Order: sequence, then structure tokens, then C-alpha cells
Amino acid sequence: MKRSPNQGFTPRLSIRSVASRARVSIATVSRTINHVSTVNAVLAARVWKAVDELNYFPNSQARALVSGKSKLLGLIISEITNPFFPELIQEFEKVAVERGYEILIGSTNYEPKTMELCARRMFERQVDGVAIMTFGIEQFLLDRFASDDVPVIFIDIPSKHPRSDILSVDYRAGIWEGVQHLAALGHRKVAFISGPLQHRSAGARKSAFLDCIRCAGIKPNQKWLIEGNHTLEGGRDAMQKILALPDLPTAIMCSNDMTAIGVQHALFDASLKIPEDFSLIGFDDIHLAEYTIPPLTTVQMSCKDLAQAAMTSLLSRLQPRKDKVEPEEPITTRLVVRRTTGPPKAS
Amino acid sequence: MKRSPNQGFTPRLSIRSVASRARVSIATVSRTINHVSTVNAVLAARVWKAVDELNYFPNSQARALVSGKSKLLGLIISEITNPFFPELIQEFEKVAVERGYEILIGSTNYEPKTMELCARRMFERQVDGVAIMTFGIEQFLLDRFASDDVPVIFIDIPSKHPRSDILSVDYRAGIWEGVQHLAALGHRKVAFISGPLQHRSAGARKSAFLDCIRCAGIKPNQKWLIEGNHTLEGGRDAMQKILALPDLPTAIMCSNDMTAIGVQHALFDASLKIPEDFSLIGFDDIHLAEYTIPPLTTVQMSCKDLAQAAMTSLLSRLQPRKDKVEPEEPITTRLVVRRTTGPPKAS
DNA sequence: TAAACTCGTTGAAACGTTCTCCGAATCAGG
DNA sequence: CCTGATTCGGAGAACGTTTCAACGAGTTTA
Repeated sequence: MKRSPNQGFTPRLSIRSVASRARVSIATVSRTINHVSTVNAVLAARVWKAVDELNYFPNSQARALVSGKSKLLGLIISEITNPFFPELIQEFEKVAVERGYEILIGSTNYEPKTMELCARRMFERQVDGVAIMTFGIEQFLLDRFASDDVPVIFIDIPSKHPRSDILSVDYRAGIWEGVQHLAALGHRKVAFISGPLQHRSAGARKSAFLDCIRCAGIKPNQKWLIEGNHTLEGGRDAMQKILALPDLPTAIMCSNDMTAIGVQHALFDASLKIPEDFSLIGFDDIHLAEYTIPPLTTVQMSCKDLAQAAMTSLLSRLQPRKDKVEPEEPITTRLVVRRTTGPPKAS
Repeated sequence: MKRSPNQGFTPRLSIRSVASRARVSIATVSRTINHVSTVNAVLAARVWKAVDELNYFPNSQARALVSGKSKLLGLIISEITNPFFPELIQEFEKVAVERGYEILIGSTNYEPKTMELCARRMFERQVDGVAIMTFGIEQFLLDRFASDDVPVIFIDIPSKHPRSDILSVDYRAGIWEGVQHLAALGHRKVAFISGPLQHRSAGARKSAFLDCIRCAGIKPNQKWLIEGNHTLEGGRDAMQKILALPDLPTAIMCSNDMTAIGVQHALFDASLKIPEDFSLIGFDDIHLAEYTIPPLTTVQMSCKDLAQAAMTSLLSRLQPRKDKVEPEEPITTRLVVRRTTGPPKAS
């Protein structure tokens, strides 16, 4: 940056330009654009006119520097190429922009190393808050955010120690509906393709499934519990493993929709039909699920609700108001029946 | 922000803390962490030690304020829920983070209004550069960026006035391969479902198609030129319109893969088979295209190439080096044959 | 031996805001 | 018309950094 008296030209458009054009002090301009009520209406009008004519807008860096608030929010997700997350991002962005925030996105790709890098990026940009929408998070990262007084929201299963920065999801409800649906159709041999199990919430989905299966009076078969990785490839590979088994299940539940789509692909490749040969249930209800062939029966977790709950909670922590932070309702899940489930093949 | 002498406590971790701990001036600290070569090795070591012990990192707001560089890059896309864009974002993010930049994402949802809002957001955060990866952009927005000396990169068709801030895509090459492929299979009746035609590059894809069709000696039929909107729904609706026609085409080309997936859905609903009843070709080659049922034959536009070319060009404009900005090669496109094309039904 | 140069370090100004404090202006009541 | 209350505008410090100008200690030259 040039330090010379005036570096020649370019008297950069600043609050000062507005002040002089409106013939008021810079303080008055500042108060006007920050909607402080005590400012005289006549002057305010002059200020707004000047702002408009100059097409001025405040320098957010300077604002951030002095206020200590960057108006930046971090959003850490697992994998941006999994359509569930873009849908989530879209909701986040909407709410954030409405409230004057921008979003910094970090994609971990399921690697703890990358997760750490993302967290560091968030730190360096001094985000005002972070939403961690991955399937799990390391404790030490949470601690680090906490030690910097950065509010953090993350997803987890409902717990009896309701720390309000946890957004709890009731995975069981939807999975239970799914299992019941399958049982009602006559399925007794149900496989489950999980997500990467080192992630808490992937594990939570799997335990919910096992729990439900037992409640339905079905004894789970270890052979039919496959670990996937929440990707298309993972779903395909897992299904191929299942097909290689001597004793086949009649229905497959998946930890997310991408896995289910991978399964559909594997079955198509093997010339097997859904739902005639296998029933299939996904999880998430991404928009695409309605468009698979055949349309996917899946457990819906409203990412709209999720994003809004996360944002509400995050923002309420940023602007401490008198209204108490209400204990968050758990996010609910429910079955959406489409066309990948049917009675088991009479074998 | 409290203005009282010391607001009690919290002597915020700053470059000053490091300076006093390393027993040097803040200027020396600054030069050290910015890798200015003239700094004495002994002092540098002391500084790095202090940095490490305090776990210090510089405040990016302050940096941005004084340097005039926000190290923020804008990325404006059409629609984050179209999987093509997340794939693009992923590449962008990778390159950007490597170079110390963060990305601000704006999704226009094809609305000029929203596009304007996005541009404004970018302005307010004083991004150092913007990549506009939508299917078109208003001239006045480009002008505004230009008047603020913000480098802009956007996509367009190859033109004889190669302004280096245009990333040109050779849509024709891939579409030509697609048309030839169909013609070779015996198709003479080919429909095209375009994107929203107010967008330049959607229009470009359509003209490329018309051009290729004529070159292949086929007379295009106006009835088979449907305007879609690059979404699943748009593809489905367009296909339903086509199915209502008295004279049916035998093959469908789509302006993007999402449209093609919508077409597959409409055909599935109508109990029509691909490729037996209709051949289908998409555009983009999103990752999902390999996983549709049947796997989608499509024109590949490497979003990796696209993102990297965009970033390279953008970054080279940010750090003007001696090495001349090479004239960008147009991004190429090519056909990927999978299983949605076959000979036309003998009617 | 003093002057002229280097080299490396430091103090201080500047970036564009916000916000506190204080002085000036306005107004109502006596 | 004067006093006290009230309201509003302006000067200036502070935020955390970068970088310029200046300075001090060595080193070389006259």
C-alpha cells in the first residue's frame, strides 16, 4: 500500500466522501447507515441521497476490524458432491444472507486431516460461528472453537445432557417406519449398508437400524451389515458384496440416498429388478430420490428444518437477546414411500 | 466494542503479543511472518517460537484492510442443487485454498434479480476477483466489476475477439460427436431440450445443436425444439410435451444432464424404454451420469479443466507477474457413450 | 580518524470503520 | 428573557495489520 501523501489519485470511495457530499460529519453518516434513531431526518435524507449518488457501501473489512464481528459463518460439511449437502447449503445461504452474513464452506471429504484444515481456515477468517454438518467431529476441535468463544452447532443424536449447541436428530423414528414398512410387506431378511463408521452419526443410523430390526422381532444377520462410505461407489460395491453372499437378503436399507442409488446401479448391472428382486430404502430424501428409476422409497430428514434450526440456534447465540434460547426440538425423520419397496420374492 | 481504557481484561492475542514475547518490534514480527528476506535469522527464530507458543495467527480483517486485498474470491453459479456446480465448486475450492484464498459462493437460481444481489454481496465483501460460472451474465454487472478493477472470469462461446477474461467453451465439438453418433445409429428425428434461453450459454448449446444437425444433413423440426430450464422438473415436463406430439422423434438431446435425468423419469412413468423407444444424450457428464438407469450417454465438459482454467486465469490477473497471460485454450467437450443410445425403433 | 555506505531494526502513519465523550443547539417552563 | 433539560452533531481514539522513513551499529573508503 502506497504511503505517499496521496498516492497521486484515487481518493477511494469511503465514508468520508459521503460525509462531505452530504455536508455532515462522518459520525452522522455512520449513524445513519446503521439506523441509529437519533439522527435528524433531514440530514439522514441528505446522507442517503449521497450514498445513493456515489453508490457507496461500507467496507466490511474495516467494519469487521472495529466491531470484532466478521459477519462470516463457517459451514463444514462432509462432501459437497453429495447432493444432500448442496440442498443444505442452499438453505443456510438463504437465511444467512437475509441476516447479513456470508458463508464460508469447508468440505472435509471424510478425512480428519481435511476437517482440521477447514477448522483452521474458519479460525483464521475469524468466523462468528460455525455449523458442523458432518457425520461426526473430533472433540479437540470443538474445544478449540470453544476456547475462542466461537459458537458451534453440530449434529448429534438426542442425548440426556441437552447442550443447546447440539442439534439432535431423531434418526430412529424414520428408520422405524421403514423397518415396519418392510416387515408389513413380509420382509424378514433385511440388509443395512452403513456410512463410514468412524463417524458418529453414521454409527447412530446403524444402531437405530439394529434397534428397530430387533423391535420388529427380526434377528439381525451380521453378514448383512456392510460398511459403505455414503457415496455412489460405496453403495455399488457394498451391494456387489451382498450379491456374492450365499444367503441373500430380500430388502436393503441404506444409510443415505447416494448409497441407495449406487445399489440401484449394481442391481441394474446384475439384471436384477427393484422392487421385484430386492426392496430398497434410502435415507435423506434428496431431491433426486424422486427421480431415480424406480423412484426411491426413503427416510426423509428435512434439510430445510435442519438448516433453519441450525441457523436459528447459531444466530441466537450471536445476538444474545433477552428471549431465552429455547431447547431445540429434535429434527424428526419420516418414511416417504415411493416405488422401490414391495413384497419379497417368493423363494 | 468497549472503549474504556482496557475493558478490564482480555489483551487480545495480536501481533503485539508476539512482538513482546519475542522481544522484537511488531514490524519485525510482521516482516518475519510475511517472509521478508532481510530479517535476521536469530530474531526470526525467536519470532517463530513465540508464534508457535502463543498459537498466534494474523487477523485477516486487519490484513485485508491495510493491504486492500481481501483474499476472497467470488464464485457465482446458477444453482447449487445442480450437481454439476458442486463438482465445479470442489475444484475451485481446492485451488483457492492452496493459494490462500477463500471462496464466497452465490447461487443465482437463474434469476437476474438474484444475480444482481450476488454481485452486490461480492462487492460489499470486496472480493479480489470473481468467477461467473452461470449460463450468462448481464453486461452492466460486468461493467460494474470492471469499474472497480475487480478481475472477472466468465464462460462464453469462443469468439474472434479473445478477451482473456472470457473462458471459452467449444460446445460444438462434443455436440457434433453426439449428433454423429445418433446419425450413425440411424436416427433422423432428433429433439433438443434446451436450457433457459435467456442465458447465453444455454442458447449457445442450442445453436451448436442446430448447426450440427444441419451439418449431418438433417432438417431440424421446430416442434422438437423445447425450452427447458436445466432442472429435473424441466426435463420431465419437456419430455411430456414431446410425448404429446403427434409426430415423435426417435432421439432426444438435452442441454444438461439434469434435464436428461428428468427425461428418463418421464419415460419411465410412461413405461417407455431407453434406448429401445428413445435414445437419449445429456450434457456435462456429471458424476451421477454413470449411475443413472441406464447409465447416461452424455457430452463431457470437464469441470476440472473449467475450474482450473478459470482459477489460473483469475489468479494470474491478481498477481501480475512477468510471465504473460497465455491466451486460454478453449475448453473442449467430447461424447461419452454409455447405455442410453441405440438404433431407432423400426416404426 | 572521520565520512560515507550498508544492513537490519524500530517508531509511527495509514487503512475505513464504530463509538464514546463532549460541546452546541434547541426547546419548554418559570 | 433566562435557566435547565434534552437532543443531536463533531472530534478523535481504537481495532490489528503493513510499510515507509528514519536511525543506529558496523564496515569500508578517503
